[in-house]
Amino acid sequence: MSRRLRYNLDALDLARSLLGQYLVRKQGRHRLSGRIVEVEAYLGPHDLASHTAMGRRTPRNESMYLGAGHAYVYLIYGMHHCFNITAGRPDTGAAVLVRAIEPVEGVEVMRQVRGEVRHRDLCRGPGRLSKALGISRDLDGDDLRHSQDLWVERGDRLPDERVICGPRVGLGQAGKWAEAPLRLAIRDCLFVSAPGMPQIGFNDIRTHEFALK
DNA sequence: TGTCCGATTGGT
DNA sequence: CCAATCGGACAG
Repeated sequence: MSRRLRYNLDALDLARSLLGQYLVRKQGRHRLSGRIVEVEAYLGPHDLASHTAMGRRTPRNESMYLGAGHAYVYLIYGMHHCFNITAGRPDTGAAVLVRAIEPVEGVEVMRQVRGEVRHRDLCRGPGRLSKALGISRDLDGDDLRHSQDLWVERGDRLPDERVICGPRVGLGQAGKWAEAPLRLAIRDCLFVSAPGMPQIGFNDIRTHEFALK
């Protein structure tokens, strides 16, 4: 079995290092997996776009406080699941939303669950990838470092030139937290979810970083 | 208990 | 562009 990932990083660094790694789901006999191509960092209580904004702590987001390497899965719009990986130390309230993967293993199973869609759309978007991999609330809080159901395996680390950044999706337009370039994706990747990804390099957002503390 | 809404998606 | 669909957050 491949080496597993180091999770104990702040959300932005974890987001960066997750790109190019492989999300693996074991479902009975089937092994489903995909290369992570798009993520979003949610930094913690000071990040007003985070579910943990202002230190909010509720039954839904409880697992965001578990500390690095846990699953945070929640239901959105009453019908889709979003899958996050927690970051940082326990009680940090930080996580990385996995927004898209490039299907690798178990594509037939994914197709069966997702219906007749283009290959590139199979896992393109947080709700779609959750459905394709059979991720729902019952995985919420699972420890990905030891789980037999869901984990991340190491792929090659992407060079910075392959990483682009932009504002996170679906947060409206008001405020610096909606604008902050905390969405990371692989440049020119067909499996990235929404269009409108600006061509801002990862190194360039380091200048923004001071404003996010 | 009542009201409002969303880190989305798929079909007009 | 808009409806689907419902658990959870929050006000009262």
